[in-house]
Amino acid sequence: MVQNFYAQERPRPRAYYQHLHEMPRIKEFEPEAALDRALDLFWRRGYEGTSLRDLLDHMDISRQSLYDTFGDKRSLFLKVLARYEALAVEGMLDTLTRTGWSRPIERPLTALVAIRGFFELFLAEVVLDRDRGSCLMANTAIEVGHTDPEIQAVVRAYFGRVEDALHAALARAHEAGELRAGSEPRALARHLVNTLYGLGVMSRAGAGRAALRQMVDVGLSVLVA
Amino acid sequence: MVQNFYAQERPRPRAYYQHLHEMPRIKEFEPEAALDRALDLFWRRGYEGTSLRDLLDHMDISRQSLYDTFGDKRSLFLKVLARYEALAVEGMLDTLTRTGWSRPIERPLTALVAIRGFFELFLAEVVLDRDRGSCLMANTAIEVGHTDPEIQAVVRAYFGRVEDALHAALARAHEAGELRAGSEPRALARHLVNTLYGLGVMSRAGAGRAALRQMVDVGLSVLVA
DNA sequence: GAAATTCTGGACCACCCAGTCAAGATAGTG
DNA sequence: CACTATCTTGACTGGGTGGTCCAGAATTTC
Repeated sequence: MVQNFYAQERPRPRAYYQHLHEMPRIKEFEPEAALDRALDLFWRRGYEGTSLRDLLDHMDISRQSLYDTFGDKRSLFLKVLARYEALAVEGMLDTLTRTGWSRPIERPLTALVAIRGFFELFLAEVVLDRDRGSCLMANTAIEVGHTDPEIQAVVRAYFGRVEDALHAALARAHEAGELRAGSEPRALARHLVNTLYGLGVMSRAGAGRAALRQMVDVGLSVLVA
Repeated sequence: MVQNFYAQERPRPRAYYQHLHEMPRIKEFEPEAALDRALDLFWRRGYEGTSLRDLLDHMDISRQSLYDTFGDKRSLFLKVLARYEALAVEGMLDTLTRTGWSRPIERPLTALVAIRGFFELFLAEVVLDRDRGSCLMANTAIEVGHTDPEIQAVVRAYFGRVEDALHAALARAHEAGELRAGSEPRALARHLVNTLYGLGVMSRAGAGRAALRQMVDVGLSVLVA
């Protein structure tokens, strides 16, 4: 399941306002947890496909608390996107920049192995999940990317971040002479990003596990000779 | 512009019901033209993002006529998808199966050239169009693919058709020895489909022309040695 | 002319939408 | 205790949703 990818256990914060003179009742619900539940919903149903009703039911907070804590629907969505980025970075993207040694196996991790691992992770935790299937950012790009400039900028920045992480790994591979001769790391990174988020489209169109795996294999085959 | 890709001039049909005894007033509007205008709207705004109001305004027919001719919103959308497929096949996919000679230049068209031409066409007419950006079928896959099984089947069949067309071209190239040694035409076809519809995501996320072109270049580079 | 069928236009429906507001309970602080 | 801020609950708004229905005008064939 994907859940543990973004819904980690965290210590419940108490007494947010200890620096204030007078401080009454503290927040009873966990904003981050509520945000995660909103994320889950937006991820599956999209922005327009998720109604306030749905959100209140799944976040299990009152209408009041939602508006007090997160603002209106669009503000909530922007916070969800930020949270998604943070979780994706620490949960997946970090596997790309983590160079050196793989902890459980204790053997050197080449950049190419790290890249393949990244794709495997994305395949397992996002693409093959029945009611995710696709990256939230990719969904958002399709749904409102060309309509809402601010949201588009968020998505674009996220894709840029993924591209940069891939580029860094590819540059290391390039230095190590692991790439095919004449390769351009930046172009390769862009190609990998394209391949990555194409997978979401194919998955939601009903592509099978074998076909998706083939796409990854061929997509990655441009790296090596 | 993209318009001529799907909005061809057609002879106005007259007297649909000549086989009937009594036949009064015939349809005044052109169903196919109205369908094209609905297609345009769904393409840009998505299924949920397009309201009945929008449709009536853009199709320029009465509420009555819409329901009489196309049924409810979902039925209309299914007809739109069918129309899109027909137009895409005759407007783009045919360039893949059209083997032999290119008409204006009159020189032999290799399968690889045809494939590149297909990507160029898609890039120019869909991806680089400001308020299209992405294939309608890809948009639909993301928006309702995992929710509506019937629509998913339509999208899946369409992608299968594209994959088959690419596969046929690749098989020809394979026979002609144009592909890299050890290539698997079916796997390559799937990879190309993935690359193709990833472009829509990147475009709607705001990717620039140069980046998109690089993605195509690298994506196609797996074909040749 | 009569009959048949489509057209236009607007009224109407029940429901859902995002967002606001008020009332009162509750729980921390001093 | 008083004070303060958050909580929950529910009512409410104005407007939009997809969808139905009806009346009357228009148009074609018999």
